[in-house]
Amino acid sequence: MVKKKNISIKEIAKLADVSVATVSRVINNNGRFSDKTKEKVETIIKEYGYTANIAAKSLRTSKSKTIGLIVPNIDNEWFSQLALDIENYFFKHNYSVFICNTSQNEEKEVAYFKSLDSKLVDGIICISGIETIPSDSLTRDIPIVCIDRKPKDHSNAYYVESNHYLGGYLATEELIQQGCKNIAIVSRNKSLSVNKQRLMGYRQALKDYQLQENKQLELLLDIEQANYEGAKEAINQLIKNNIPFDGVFATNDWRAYGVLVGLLENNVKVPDEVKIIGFDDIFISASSHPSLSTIKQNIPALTKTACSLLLDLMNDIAINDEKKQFILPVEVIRRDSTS
Amino acid sequence: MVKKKNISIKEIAKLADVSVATVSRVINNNGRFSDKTKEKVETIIKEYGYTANIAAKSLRTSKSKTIGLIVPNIDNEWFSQLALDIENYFFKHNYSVFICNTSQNEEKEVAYFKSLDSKLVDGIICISGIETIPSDSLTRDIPIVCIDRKPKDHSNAYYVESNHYLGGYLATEELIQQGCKNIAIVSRNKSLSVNKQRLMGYRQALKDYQLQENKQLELLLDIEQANYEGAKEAINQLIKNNIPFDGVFATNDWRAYGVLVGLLENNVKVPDEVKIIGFDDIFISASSHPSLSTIKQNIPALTKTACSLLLDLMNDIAINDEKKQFILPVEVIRRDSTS
DNA sequence: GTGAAAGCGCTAACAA
DNA sequence: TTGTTAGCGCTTTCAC
Repeated sequence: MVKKKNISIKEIAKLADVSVATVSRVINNNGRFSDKTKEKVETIIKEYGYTANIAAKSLRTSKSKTIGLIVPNIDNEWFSQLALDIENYFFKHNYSVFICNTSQNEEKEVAYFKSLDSKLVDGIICISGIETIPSDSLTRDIPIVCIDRKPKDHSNAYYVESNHYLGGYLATEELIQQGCKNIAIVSRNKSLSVNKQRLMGYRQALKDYQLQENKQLELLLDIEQANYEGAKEAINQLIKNNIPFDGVFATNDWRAYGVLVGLLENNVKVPDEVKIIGFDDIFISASSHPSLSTIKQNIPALTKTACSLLLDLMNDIAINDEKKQFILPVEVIRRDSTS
Repeated sequence: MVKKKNISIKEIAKLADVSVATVSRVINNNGRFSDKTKEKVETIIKEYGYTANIAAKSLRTSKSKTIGLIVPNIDNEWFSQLALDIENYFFKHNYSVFICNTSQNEEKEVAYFKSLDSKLVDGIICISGIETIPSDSLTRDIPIVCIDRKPKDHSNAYYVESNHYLGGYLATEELIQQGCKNIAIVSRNKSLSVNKQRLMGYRQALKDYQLQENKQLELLLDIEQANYEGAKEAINQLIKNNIPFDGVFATNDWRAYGVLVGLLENNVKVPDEVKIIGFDDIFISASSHPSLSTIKQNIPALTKTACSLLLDLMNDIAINDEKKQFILPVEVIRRDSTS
């Protein structure tokens, strides 16, 4: 494969019979050049298919037009949808994004922060994960925006999330309004802020509607169990133990789906005998049979808020520093599993 | 947030009372320095938390320790699993990966190639998509490895894929062996090489088992329809039109799941009345109710082959140039939908 | 409106 | 074993 050697600004300058400074000004539209020069330079750039060497540019400006995206697992529809949306946003604004999978591993997260730092990323978006951001692994003062991850107080990171508390409340309320009296919750036990808040919402709804809290119905799973399989297993256990329940709030859709399949396998009718509601509104909730009611997080709003915030911060556009957190509304999606 | 300014090699040199060249040698372990010097330098590096400026390094070496990953849609479990695996592999080898979502958009793909080029990526992995790689958007001669995307003959890209033809054959054979006589195929009409091959395998199996080919049972959907919804719709149509069938080969698992739900909604019993088999073995196939038989592609083998190949190419390790393509075996996973 | 030149942080050729 | 230095491609200050 014969390649045209990558042409540099110097060569453009020679070809256009101007100085490199002028070429640079034209490219970056920094003014102080004549229309004639502009045209001459741009013609040659087009002709030779010149593209800037980003390494040189970064070195010079300490900016890279690149951001880092820290994500627990891209192989999870919820996260991959966010990632896709974020990537699209920044593509439009001429940024590239490094996607960094931490696999929930703190060491890997630290390693990534260091790597992103040395690659001169202009900003970082952190999705979910632990509260403590390893920002001391950073040597430069770049903005950080968190999604669904409430940073420790002393951190200067911004964050945006859905109203998980309200979501938990609304989910539970939906079950109550559909007639459920014994409502189980299937969630994760780790004090990840989002799950905690959803649990709080659940408890508050029970209280408000004068339903008895029952610790036996709080199925809080370990991290390795907090998935489809684990939820299915937990529901099986509940049935085996003869603990009566007529509604289940699963704090994400995969767990809700696990609950559904667990019930179907035990020949429990959904929604007639037991109603189910999930959280997130990922694809499986709409497509399962019967379909699953859920709490919809507004992904476009979530990513738009986070991305434009980061963009502003990177470009030093004044942000009201008082407002470091953004809580977005959620919405009940009623489907077959609660009808 | 007070940040320690990023320290440079020059300052390390001053602190260690050696030259920058020596520091560079120590860092890159290029020999020609004493143990004493090494220790002195490394102490200071650790003490000051020095990390190399990758932009400078890239500029100097024309290498970036970064690869590009071109993927149609990261928000698709199949692709995100591949992406995750690839990312993990390269993380271990100290490479970062730019994930580039083309959304099946050729213009975006070209834009990404240019961007990756100017970011000096050392190599590119392309997953799926059209045959023509826009390698003329590249100014440097970097290696390209394709997964599930057979590059045009004149390209010098390598490629690795599963044996899709065999997969189509085995899927159809499984249905035949389970007693199906009228086997429909639900696939995508575009001549994407993988779908085409799966279709060929299907036709060959019918022929080998002396079953009549029936064009009415070849449901080849447009790109926007070639998903869960479209497959469900297509099966509804088939039922409405009273075209008899007792087996369905869907060329991916989401379509298989669409077929399943479509049948359930029409009160058709699976697998008693109609058997189904999918392709890919993504999560939904194992977790649906009833679970779906499928053709499993070996993701670890696929990514391992592609990644180590790319790594070798990037490091100029001799590759047998005759062998530019790698075809990996697939496997039937029998579950409830064909039992 | 334009050009000369310094310098971002690093590697590597060459000299010692 | 170590140091000096040029230069990767770019932006930006300063002079004209």
